[in-house]
Parts: sequence; structure tokens; C-alpha cells
Amino acid sequence: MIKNDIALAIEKKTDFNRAKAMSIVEAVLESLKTALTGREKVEIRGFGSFKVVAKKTGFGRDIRRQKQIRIEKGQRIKFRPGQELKTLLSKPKSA
Amino acid sequence: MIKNDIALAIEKKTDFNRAKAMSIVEAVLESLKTALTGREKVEIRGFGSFKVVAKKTGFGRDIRRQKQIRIEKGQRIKFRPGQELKTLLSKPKSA
DNA sequence: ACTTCGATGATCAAGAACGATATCGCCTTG
DNA sequence: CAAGGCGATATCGTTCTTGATCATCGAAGT
Repeated sequence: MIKNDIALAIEKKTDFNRAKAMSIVEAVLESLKTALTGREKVEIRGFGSFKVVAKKTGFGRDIRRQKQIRIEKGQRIKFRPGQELKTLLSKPKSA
Repeated sequence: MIKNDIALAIEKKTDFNRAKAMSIVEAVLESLKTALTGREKVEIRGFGSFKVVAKKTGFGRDIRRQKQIRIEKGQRIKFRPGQELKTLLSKPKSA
């Protein structure tokens, strides 16, 4: 699924045209981006939650030279599915 | 940030009332849920991607009794932030 | 539809997360 | 506003994941 597919879904659920649906989808995504950029935790009941956590992993691998390389620490986004989503995933795909 | 906050953002970006904005947000989330439930990969450029992967972890811990417990295998959702989001997170919070 | 630019995949090592359950906080709803 | 239900947390072991880089596929835009 890509952004366009989501816009299509909105288009069906509302009376907007594709362009408008798309802009709405982007607005939602941008809201999430803004929140996460501010390192704010995003919690959506029934769907899941995004949390920004400091990452401590400090090593990586350079494939060309096959040697370890130092990696700067940074931020990571942790996504945890909510109960509903977990339940849905527990079912055999074609539920 | 919670669902209501996202609806607020939509409310500002459009001319909808809170209720309509909320229903739209839910429509977006439901689209994502549907896709993920079907084990479909969701890829949104600039934001991130969700991928459903089979988890093999098979052991856990019961806190009360402090003993190992068997854990059924299942599905996990992996979220990977896109380049834009990663870039934003690299900046010192109050960019 | 085509072009462009981004995302994925692979690798190796080390660090991190997940897993269940009980409790508390807090989001959600009437 | 109050009540209800869901989500987060902690524990400890095991497994997985990240991390960068290059090529390729695919998403997004024209």
C-alpha cells in the first residue's frame, strides 16, 4: 500500500476528489512527522503508538571493506501496534 | 500527541469541524490497519514504511514467578522511518 | 506513462527489543 | 466530567535488529 491507496480509501469514505483526499492524507502524515520531530510520543488507541527513543547502538559494518565502523548515536522511532492491530495480526491473514 | 491532536491539525488545514476531521483521521488509520492486517507492506515516501514480519522469538518471562514461559510465534510490525523523518530527528529537538 | 529519487536488501557485530502478566496512568467515550 | 478500557512499564533470556554503503526496485511527481 502506498500513499495513493490511502487517498483512494479516503476518497471512497468521503465525497472528496483524489487531490483533496491526498492532501488530507499528507496533512495527517505531516502532523505525525511534526510530533515525532518534537520527540513527542504519538499514541493512537486501537492502532498503535510511536515513541522516539535515544539509540545507543554504536557499531555498523562497511560492506565494501567488511570492517566495523563507528556510528553516531541518534534517535530512533519505535512503533508498537495497539491491541486491535495485534489481534488482527494474530488471525490467519485471510480472516 | 493523540488522535484528537491530529484531528485538530486537520481541522486547521481544512474547513472541517472536529467531528469530520476525526472521522477522516480514523479513515486513514483504518486504511493502514486494513493493509497491515492483510500483511501488506505500507510504504509512504518521506514518512516511513510499515512491514509485517514473522517473529520467531519464542521465550519470555513471567514476572510474578520469574520463570521462563513459552511464547507463541506471531506477526510483528516493523516501522522504518523515511529519510525525511530521519533527517528531522537528527536535528537537536528544538530545531 | 516516464523519470527521478527514495527505499530495500545484504553483511557482521553489538546492542536492543520482545515476550506475558499485574498495576497504574491515561486516552476515549457517554 | 466521570467511568471504562487500553496502553505503558518492569523482569530476564533469547532472538532480532540496527548500522552504513551500493545496486536495484519501486514510489512519487511531471
